[in-house]
Amino acid sequence: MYSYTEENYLKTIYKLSTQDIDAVSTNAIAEVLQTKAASVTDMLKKLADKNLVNYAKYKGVDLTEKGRKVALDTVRKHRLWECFLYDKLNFGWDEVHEIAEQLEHINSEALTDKLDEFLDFPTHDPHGDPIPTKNGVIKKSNFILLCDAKLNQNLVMTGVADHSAAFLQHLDKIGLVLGTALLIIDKSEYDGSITVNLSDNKTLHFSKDVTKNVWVKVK
Amino acid sequence: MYSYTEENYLKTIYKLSTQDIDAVSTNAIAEVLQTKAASVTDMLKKLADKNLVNYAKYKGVDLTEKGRKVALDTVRKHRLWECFLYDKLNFGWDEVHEIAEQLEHINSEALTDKLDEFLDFPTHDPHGDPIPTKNGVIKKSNFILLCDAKLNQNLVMTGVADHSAAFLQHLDKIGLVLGTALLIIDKSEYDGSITVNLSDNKTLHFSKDVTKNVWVKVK
DNA sequence: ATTTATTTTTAGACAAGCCTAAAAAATATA
DNA sequence: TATATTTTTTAGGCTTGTCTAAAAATAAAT
Repeated sequence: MYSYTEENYLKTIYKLSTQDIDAVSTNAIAEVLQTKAASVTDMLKKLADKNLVNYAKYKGVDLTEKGRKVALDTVRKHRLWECFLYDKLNFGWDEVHEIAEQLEHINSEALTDKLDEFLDFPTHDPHGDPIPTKNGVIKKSNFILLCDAKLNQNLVMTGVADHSAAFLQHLDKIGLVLGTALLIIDKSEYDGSITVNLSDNKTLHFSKDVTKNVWVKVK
Repeated sequence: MYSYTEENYLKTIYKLSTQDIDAVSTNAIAEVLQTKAASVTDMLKKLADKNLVNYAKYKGVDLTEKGRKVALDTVRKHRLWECFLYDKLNFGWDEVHEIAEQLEHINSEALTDKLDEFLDFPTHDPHGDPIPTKNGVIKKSNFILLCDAKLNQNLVMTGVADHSAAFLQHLDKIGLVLGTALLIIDKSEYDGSITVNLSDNKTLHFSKDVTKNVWVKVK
């Protein structure tokens, strides 16, 4: 139905639109897709012709309802494949993203449905991100960033804001994974670092670079 | 490494080269890939430049060792994905080919290896076709076509020569699937049809259209 | 052996998606 | 408000893979 490239543009516009409040800029898309602004402009015109985005010159873009459906379906497939790779094939959470970037473009509704069933209808991917439903509904999570959590709160690690392999491997190393229970026992005013106690009473210390990229929920 | 299109050309040349004895013709490739002879000529030149095929104008092509490796790797991935779809996701053997046509182009050696392991290192796909090894070795089967089998031979159904959904659905209907044990009790001189007994002593009758597309082995 | 038919190749063109360089619009700064 | 900077768009061009129409080579048939 839509090309590999079109799906990637739509997915990128969707993701950027959840981060920034205002319309998505040409340069932001170019940055994410590692391409040039001129190429983005070309594609935005084509997507607008197909009624997938609302685009006005110099004003940025946002998705139409039709475009949003395509984007969310791509995100759905991406995250389901990540679950498959992680749960069934035993890939690490730092390895699944890249392969899922390819698998997300496989075009078969029956396949997506059967995969969903095979995985027992997962609600979140291995990074804690919610999986959109078949109808394009995505759960809005009320998680907070670890750096914004208050002292003495009982927390559970629920996700990451940075999906890079380097960051995920660092988390593996310091022992912070999905589901880890945390209690903040100190917050440094100086460098934004945080000290926590784990459930086994071990104490860990996280830099601001870590805490601003980790989602938690209050227990 | 190689494009979707290049892989499809190489796979097609490989398959045709196992059917015809002589070099593969431009038209034959065009026929399979549903494209025009002129397009095939263009691509053959490019593949020859990359040392993937031996190509001489008006003389047809065959694969180089390098091209054969790529083709067999694509076939390997195709058949492993068919196993996954059939064994794990419960697709019918008439449904798996089309989806595997897309999945075979996913480029990740780690994925192929882990999938192979997850499926417990299958040797044949759901149609009875052998799966090439990682090193590009494919088992040569000594199966015969049902139409060539002799009277009173004890046979086992081992594969199909026609992979179309229509044919496979027909086999489902008449109850002829991989592993079915057969004893030929009559061969018609007139129309080439064959009468067999099953292990439960039920008698079935197959037309030549069926028997020339079914592989069997002598028990 | 020559004509006819088929197959294959060349030539030139097109769409998708990308690029660079330059122009135009929007934004920031003085 | 005028100027400078940044962002975005236009213009023109490239590559991949495709096409049609015509030419060339091969194969078949008289």
